[in-house]
Amino acid sequence: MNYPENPNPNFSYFYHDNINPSNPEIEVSDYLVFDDGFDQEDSSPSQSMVSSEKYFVGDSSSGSNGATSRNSDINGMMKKTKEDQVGHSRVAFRTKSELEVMDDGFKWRKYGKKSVKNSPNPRNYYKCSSGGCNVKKRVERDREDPSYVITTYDGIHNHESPCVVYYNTHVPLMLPSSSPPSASANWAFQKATSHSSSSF
DNA sequence: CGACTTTGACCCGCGC
DNA sequence: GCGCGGGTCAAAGTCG
Repeated sequence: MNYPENPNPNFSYFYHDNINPSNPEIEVSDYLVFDDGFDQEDSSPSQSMVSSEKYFVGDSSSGSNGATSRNSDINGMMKKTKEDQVGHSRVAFRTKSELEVMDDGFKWRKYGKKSVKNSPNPRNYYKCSSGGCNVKKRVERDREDPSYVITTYDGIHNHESPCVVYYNTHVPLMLPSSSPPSASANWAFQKATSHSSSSF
């Protein structure tokens, strides 16, 4: 399994369903943004749209934005932390996959596992193993549909993915600048190396 | 031997 | 203040 579930959390974009035809097993169903500064009421409705089941979870005032029971579940899951108060990016994906841990191009080191109250499935905690990079991710199965995996990225990588290069078909080189890609941009990715993505 | 996983303990925030 | 739940730490074990 070497399909990048989250191409680059730094930039809040994502793969659409079955973007990888060789991986019909994996499907991004939901995409969530937990960014304190994220303008969920933005006038560009297509922004970050990945499927009909998309939830934006911004600050605590975001109650009426098409929230569903699942949304509230995740809201409960995302309790405010000290880091939240400082403000940083957080992105969550709900991915249909048999596999809990998918290779997103970054190297992760597991540092914890915890059973959560409202879910029969344990939650796993990972840190980016690159030195100086404090990005964390949480992985847990959707308690309502165990065929889905909820992956939450917490923080921003301060380095490039070791094995994936991303580019925009409109912009030759994506720069980690303060200007995120536009919603209409056709993002794509390619393997930078022959990273043993194998046939899978 | 180094990198990684496992797992119990610990810490902290929150609600009662 | 206390208990609960979530998040993290760190020692021990495992693997290549």
